Amino acid sequence: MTPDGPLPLTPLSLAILMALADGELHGYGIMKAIQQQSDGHLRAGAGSLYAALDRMERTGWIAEKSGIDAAGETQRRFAITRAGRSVARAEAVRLAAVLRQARQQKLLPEGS
Amino acid sequence: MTPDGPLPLTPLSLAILMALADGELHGYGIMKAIQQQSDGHLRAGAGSLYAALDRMERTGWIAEKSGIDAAGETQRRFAITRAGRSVARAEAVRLAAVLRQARQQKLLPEGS
DNA sequence: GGGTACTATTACGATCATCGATATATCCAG
DNA sequence: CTGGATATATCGATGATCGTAATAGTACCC
Repeated sequence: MTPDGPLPLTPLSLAILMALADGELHGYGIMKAIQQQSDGHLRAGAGSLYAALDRMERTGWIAEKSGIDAAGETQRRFAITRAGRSVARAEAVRLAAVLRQARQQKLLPEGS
Repeated sequence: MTPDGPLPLTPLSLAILMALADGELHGYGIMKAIQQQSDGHLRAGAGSLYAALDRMERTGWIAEKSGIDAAGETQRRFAITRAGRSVARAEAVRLAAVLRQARQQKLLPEGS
């Protein structure tokens, strides 16, 4: 779409940011959170998820809190950053505008 | 994301369907409509747009009303189909759910 | 009647994002 | 000890978009 800054976010990126909005999680936890948040409609495969996490960390939307947890740590905890919260907010605002328009066009069943 | 049917739609696909929701348009008109609908924030390049149109026609979300308009017709008019309206609606419903959650997480400034 | 801007479409290579599958390791239940 | 859940990593293939360039008609100005 050639966006306004980084928008629109991919659905996966947004889902990850929203999963992290309530607190840190590890990759697998994010996977589960995404499934639950969407009532099992969406699920991200491991491939997509970890790829997205790496990308988003490089971009600075999330930060890895690699807990130096004792021994053989197979735990990578991720947290949302200020920048991450900020793009998530921007995307939410954008989506709200899209939905307003959808309502005008009667693409939404009463309510919602 | 491994979707529920064809959802989530890509932002571009949804934008196209919404541009067509009010009536037929040709490719260029869709391009313009997308720019206007987003206050100039989004714009789709010719490449992305016509590629998406071809894809969506194959999928049955839009139909080409190739007007047998007189002579050298460089006009391809597109219309949304029932199926197209239906996925657009489904996507709008999905987005509404995402937004509800975003509101709970206080990712949206008051209102909207 | 030449220039230039807008309308309209097509084609192409590059890059990005996701998919789907496979692999590895641990831990716990039955 | 087998199977399922937790947890991560890696790979090739496909899909979608980007950016750019090429083409062509129309329209208006000077």
